[in-house]
Amino acid sequence: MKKKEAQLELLFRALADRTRLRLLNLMSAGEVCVCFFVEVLGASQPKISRHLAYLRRAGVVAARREGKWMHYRIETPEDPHAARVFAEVMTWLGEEREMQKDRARMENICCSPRLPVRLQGAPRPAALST
Amino acid sequence: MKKKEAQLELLFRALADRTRLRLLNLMSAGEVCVCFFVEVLGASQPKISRHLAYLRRAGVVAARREGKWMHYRIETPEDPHAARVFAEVMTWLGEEREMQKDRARMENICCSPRLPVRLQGAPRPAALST
DNA sequence: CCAACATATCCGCCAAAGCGAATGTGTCAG
DNA sequence: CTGACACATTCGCTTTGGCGGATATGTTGG
Repeated sequence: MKKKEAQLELLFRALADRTRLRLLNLMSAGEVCVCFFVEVLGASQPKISRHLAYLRRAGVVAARREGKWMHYRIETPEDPHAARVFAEVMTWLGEEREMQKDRARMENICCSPRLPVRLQGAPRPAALST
Repeated sequence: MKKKEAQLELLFRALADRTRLRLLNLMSAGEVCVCFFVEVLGASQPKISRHLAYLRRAGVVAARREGKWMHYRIETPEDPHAARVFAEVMTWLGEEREMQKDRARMENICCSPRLPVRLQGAPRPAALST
């Protein structure tokens, strides 16, 4: 099984993009619906989807369907070394200014009494269902 | 200072290439002269130089000139989080089969009584001056 | 200064990957 | 079955980055 070495590079390539790091950051507290990524990051839906697919291929996120909605969540790599590196990265993200802002923005959007028009009926992130 | 976020991606991009990971691995025991990289990895000299330049731009290696020869060594990132991630990566490399083979090959080349023709007079890695 | 050597950089080519716009797929309401 | 909605994928286009081959730079010995 030679996948280990390829997996190593795959992981780093997955982490070598700001948008993908922001997506991972938003998932740090639990699974999130695609529509919230689009809203919070202010990016186009195809762009978000493409980056999520990239993360899925790299094996760091998993997807779950719930009716029309897709939820994405972080999936810790199986390889112990990959898992440790990944954990360090997530800790790092947790303390980055810009990342904190993103999480705050998601909270503001999800926890407001009324969701934005675009998100009516969307399933809020479970971790923020305060 | 907004460099922190850019530095994060820069680091991962630097790590997202097998040749660069192999170079870092060979430097794990101490500084190494460029000519040994060329010999051990069996790659062209310009290729090695380009990847070393890439690593230098990413701030994970430093160079020192000694006459005609250039020595490269690992430089731990200043940012504490980057440093922790980087340390995990180096540990990871230490246990990869292919990386162990590379290090063994470098030892064989450097510690043999007579250096290969190509490397006559080259300064052996200090860490291997057994 | 010049030739030899070690290394760095440049050039042209090709594959990977990012983007917006358009289109395809899956699910639900009616 | 059909339209509406959420999401995924495809299509050109542009940028980035890897490569080999050629060339430039820096250093030493003569």
